[in-house]
Amino acid sequence: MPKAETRGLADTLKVLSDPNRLMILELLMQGVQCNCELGDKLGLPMNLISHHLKVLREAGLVDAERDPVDARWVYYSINTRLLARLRDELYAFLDPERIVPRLPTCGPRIASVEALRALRA
Amino acid sequence: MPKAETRGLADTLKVLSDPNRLMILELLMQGVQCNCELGDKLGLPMNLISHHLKVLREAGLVDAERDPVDARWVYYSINTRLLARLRDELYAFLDPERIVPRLPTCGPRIASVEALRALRA
DNA sequence: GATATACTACAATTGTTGTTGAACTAGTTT
DNA sequence: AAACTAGTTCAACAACAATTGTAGTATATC
Repeated sequence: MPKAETRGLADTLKVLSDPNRLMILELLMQGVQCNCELGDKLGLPMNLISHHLKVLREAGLVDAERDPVDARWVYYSINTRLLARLRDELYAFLDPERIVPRLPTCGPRIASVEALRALRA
Repeated sequence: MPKAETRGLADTLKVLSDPNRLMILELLMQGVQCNCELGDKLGLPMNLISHHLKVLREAGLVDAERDPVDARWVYYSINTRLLARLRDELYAFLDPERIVPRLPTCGPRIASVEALRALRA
């Protein structure tokens, strides 16, 4: 896992690490789409919702689209591709099978371990 | 998805939303275990590693164990169960299949949608 | 007992972030 | 044109978090 990838993943996780934003995502998944109704359901002012939506949009997790009939309304939706990619990435990263039992390169028993290795070689 | 659950998940994600902590987790998965070597590999001072390890420990993601031979050394390891649980939780939450196409309860077309519903009923 | 080692804890600094309130756009209705 | 509606942006603030440096703890070695 390269260091650059780690940065990107951490940035995305930071976006998700807010309860209000998680709830917004949850509501968007359930089909709710406009700022006002998100605010109603969460009991939060519209400007705060707008702020969090902007963060989600800048992370690419959420898309915005204006209503063609009444352009005052904006409908938000989830970027399915990015969501799926993030899901896969996290699923791979958090895989418990990946864990290596123990790889001692440090500590008091190193000397004897090294001696064993030398013997075997 | 209840609001309390959202809080807990957000807290855990906040712990993960730091590149250094992600790298520490990655190294722990690869079998590295002591503070000093983590610091070496990441080019970070020991007290900073210690700080991040504490955050990871308080979140339950990482366990600590003293060396029985030389108790100055502490070996850190990943809490496999919690990791697996988090993985499952995220995998379920981020499922793109869950997304409902559109559920208009807001916007200019509501009136006509409601009329259609009334007609069908 | 004095020194060294591995690590932890505290204090201070800096930067970031969630929230709030007010002002501002852009579009619609009357 | 005036009033209204949906939403955004700006400024300010308090709370938090990452990093750094220093001091402290516990254990081991000489």
